[in-house]
Amino acid sequence: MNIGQAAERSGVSAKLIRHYESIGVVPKAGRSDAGYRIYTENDVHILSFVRRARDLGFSMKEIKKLVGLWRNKSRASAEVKTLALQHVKALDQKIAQLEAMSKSLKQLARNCHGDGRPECPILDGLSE
Amino acid sequence: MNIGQAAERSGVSAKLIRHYESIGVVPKAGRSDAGYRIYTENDVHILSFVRRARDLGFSMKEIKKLVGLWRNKSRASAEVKTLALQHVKALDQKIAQLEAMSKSLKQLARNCHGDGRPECPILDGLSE
DNA sequence: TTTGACCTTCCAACGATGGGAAGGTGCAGA
DNA sequence: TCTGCACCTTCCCATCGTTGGAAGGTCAAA
Repeated sequence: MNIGQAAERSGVSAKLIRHYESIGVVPKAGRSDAGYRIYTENDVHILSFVRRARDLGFSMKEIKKLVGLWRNKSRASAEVKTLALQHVKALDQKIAQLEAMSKSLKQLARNCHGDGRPECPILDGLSE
Repeated sequence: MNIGQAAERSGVSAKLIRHYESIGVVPKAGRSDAGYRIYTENDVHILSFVRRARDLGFSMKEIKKLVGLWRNKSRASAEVKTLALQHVKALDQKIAQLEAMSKSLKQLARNCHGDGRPECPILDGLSE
């Protein structure tokens, strides 16, 4: 299987597959005589795994660890769980940050007429 | 006032002040004979405005617009409000995304023993 | 043989920020 | 006056994840 098909099947673009290989997130693919990368079902499986981890917001560094744990049949699930819960914590912190921003901004916008006049509590709020 | 003092007073690092100037987010500062940037109270005010907008998660592109509107005494508040509400929408979308991630991951983690054994529903979930 | 779709590597960009090098300036103390 | 230190200047590089393009090689069908 060429990289294009692997990309289609895994949902990871060919561009990104090469990138992931270069930073060691996925193992180096085999090569044809002409130098084309060759992918197996298992390779596609790894790529799909990476895509799902990415969809859950893990960083590439974390994904690299997760792939390592996934491929290591004798890992301790505690290690995976720790990684996952750390990420949950980071997500929840980010959510709280964004919620605070959204809330403040909604508050400012609520008081703004939003018409042709120049008076604007939003700008006043930013100006303090 | 030198850039260091302006940085301290506005809460924007000297490094960033120069950067903001270079991309046109804040007006070019005056210069001393020796080439040092000179800041007035008003300049510090603009920088503080930028910092607060940044704290609310606005992009530099949006902040550039906001600074323009702020400095334009004849703006229509509708324009500011539109910008603000677009940003609120973007924030809320991002929040929803992160919440979905957090929720999925918590669900997976709940079923994981997190002990010395290798069985791990988190990895299984990512492996699907 | 030509054409078009694929593949290769390498280099650059985004956005916001930080780090550091190499060199000039300003001011206080000896 | 000299010295030292804290500050300033510009310039380039790094981060993170991803995308884009250029220049060139390969493959298969018409």
